[in-house]
Amino acid sequence: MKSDKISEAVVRRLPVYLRYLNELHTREVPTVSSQELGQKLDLNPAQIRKDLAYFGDFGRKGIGYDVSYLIEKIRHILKLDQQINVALVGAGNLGHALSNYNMYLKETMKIVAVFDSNDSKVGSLINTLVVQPIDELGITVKARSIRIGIVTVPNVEAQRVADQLIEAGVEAILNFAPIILKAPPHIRVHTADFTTDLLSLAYYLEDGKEHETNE
Amino acid sequence: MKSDKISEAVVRRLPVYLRYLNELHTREVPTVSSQELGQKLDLNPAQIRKDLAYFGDFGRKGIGYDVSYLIEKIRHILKLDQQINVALVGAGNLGHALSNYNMYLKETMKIVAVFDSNDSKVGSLINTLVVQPIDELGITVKARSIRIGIVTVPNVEAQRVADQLIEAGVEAILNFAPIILKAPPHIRVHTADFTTDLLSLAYYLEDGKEHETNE
DNA sequence: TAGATTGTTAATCGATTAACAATC
DNA sequence: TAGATTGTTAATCGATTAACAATC
Repeated sequence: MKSDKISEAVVRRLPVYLRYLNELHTREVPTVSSQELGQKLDLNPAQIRKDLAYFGDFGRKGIGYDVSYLIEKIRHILKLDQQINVALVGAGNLGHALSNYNMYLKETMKIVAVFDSNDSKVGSLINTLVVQPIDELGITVKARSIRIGIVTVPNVEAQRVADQLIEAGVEAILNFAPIILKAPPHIRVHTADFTTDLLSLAYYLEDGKEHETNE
Repeated sequence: MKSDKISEAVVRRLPVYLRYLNELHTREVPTVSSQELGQKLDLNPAQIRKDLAYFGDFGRKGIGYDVSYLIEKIRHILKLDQQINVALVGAGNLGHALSNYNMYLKETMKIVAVFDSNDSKVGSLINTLVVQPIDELGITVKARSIRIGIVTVPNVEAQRVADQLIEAGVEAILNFAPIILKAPPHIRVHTADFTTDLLSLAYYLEDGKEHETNE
């Protein structure tokens, strides 16, 4: 099987595969089966095989998947075989934390500019990058071919910043503000909303056993 | 409709509803329809009605939902009508960023202790909290009835920290390390993995139009 | 009353899993 | 060859959406 439109669920699993494959590669494991992957990643082996088969025949019957080859393939599918420049807007603690993940992403996806609307932050250093004022966003995005914007500003500024990023020409946005951003359909927006993760966790806490569901 | 086992997808939407309802409440809007909610939150109105109906009859036909009443109900469902104490393990930039979200959560879910394995961080202040050494984790979790642990330590430490949290008695973990944590089934683990969000975003970038899916 | 909107059932859609022939 | 494991089809499962009677 190839082509068809690939579902979002499938695409979101690819980085998970890639991550573990990189680990196997470091450990110099040459080959891995869908069963092994599934066990390690808490996924059904059939699902893994199906996911990968959307993009090509990457495995060998009776053997499994060649780790290096599959890494190469997934990196290609995710377009991580080219450098992708990223802008970070919001130089607070969260922005700081994210900029440290550059290493992890092995330089193919790279934060190349940081912006903040707060004058007191402008000019300071985040890793090796000088924080720029937000009105330089448009020029910089174009000059540096920035394709993805990460939004780590307070809620009230998030939509405005997103609009500016889109106006400047980014193709995708990773939004950390816990609000629903409005964007035109050709712009891909992912929301990394840990308040949702945290609050929904509370639902699963044990309590005086029965809690009323209605009255 | 009530009871049945509620799916994870439903539970994860509740905080999203709650967030917008709080906004409406601040704006003193008395009432809201599923249609209006759906439009604002990019969800199907029928889905919203169905989600809420799992827990009780919260709406009024012809009118919609009373904002204050629905807030109260959702807070109850999510157990946010009681204080839930949280421990943060990892006092880096990400931990710092998260501790600032206390305000947002309106104090019902509260980080009451911060731990770090790095001696140079122990004793320093994060907001109003003194960073404690990790070997005080067990005692503190019990003493302060901490029920949720947030893990913001490097990958290599994450599983060990999670084990310590579980051993200490937390019921749920929010994991920020991009690895799959192993935990017993009665422990709820949510992974807030923004590397997955970010890398999967790359898939949706435009490029020289057709990119090969196989060769 | 007429208009609006819920709660709920039925229909649809999509994603996951099982099963197995093909084949390394 | 025998054992392992893929790629893929068919079966299952679950979640979303449409439709509408009930009713405010």
